[in-house]
Amino acid sequence: MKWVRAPAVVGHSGGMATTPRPGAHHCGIDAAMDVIGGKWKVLILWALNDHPRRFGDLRRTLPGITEKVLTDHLRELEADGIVDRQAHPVTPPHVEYSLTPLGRSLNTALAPLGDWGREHVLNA
Amino acid sequence: MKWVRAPAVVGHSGGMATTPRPGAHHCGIDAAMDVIGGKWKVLILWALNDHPRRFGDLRRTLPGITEKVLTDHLRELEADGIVDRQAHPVTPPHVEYSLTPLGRSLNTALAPLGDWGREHVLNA
DNA sequence: CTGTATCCTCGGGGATACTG
DNA sequence: CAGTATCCCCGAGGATACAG
Repeated sequence: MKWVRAPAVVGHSGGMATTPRPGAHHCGIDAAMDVIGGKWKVLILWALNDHPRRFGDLRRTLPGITEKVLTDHLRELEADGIVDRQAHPVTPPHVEYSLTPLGRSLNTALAPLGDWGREHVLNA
Repeated sequence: MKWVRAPAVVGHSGGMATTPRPGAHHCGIDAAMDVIGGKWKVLILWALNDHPRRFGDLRRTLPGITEKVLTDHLRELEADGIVDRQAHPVTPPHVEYSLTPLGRSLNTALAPLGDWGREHVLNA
């Protein structure tokens, strides 16, 4: 989500000697939030959980998302090492997106949150 | 974060008979994301995890946040049943914010995500 | 089919000043 | 101390058209 955080120090503790990079994080959760903070990120993660999907497949799975936004989010997730992009140079183009091991571990870490939402927010 | 989602149906499954409310969610994760989607929400949750805090205390704990934004987020978290606001009618005013049981359960569900972020994003 | 290229909207968030 | 009240910016996200 490209939030550039102010020098928030919640968990305080020892200071990070050398600030990792501009827009540094300060605790695990907001670091993770930066990765999954896009409007459709978690939905993409979820959609990719069971098996790889092609671009058009994803678009159809996420009604309402535009090509531009889907591309943007996929590129960011790819840059973060969450999803893997496999392009087969044929005509018509054939591209498959899948979760990397890191992406799978993220999805696992997301599960409790999903359970929480299902139990406490949904089924009102 | 007040995103009004399009009719996304990732987890498919049976359809929600009666749509819960405008801006409905469709799986636990994005339902949860709606609750913690503010820029400072998870930081507030984190700050409140160990013990209640007063308004000014929170503001000092979250360097960079403004009164307006802190108030907005606290009001939203309160509306979502995540934080509890206890005002003591004295002068000067004394107000304490704390996590509700629901808030504590949310924080627990957030923990794995925090671990993930700490392990895979931080300490680059 | 899988994307680019443009342009634009909109509201979350920030800055600042003020009040009970 | 604990907030309101205003005004405003900016960029993520959307709409649309086009391309290899």
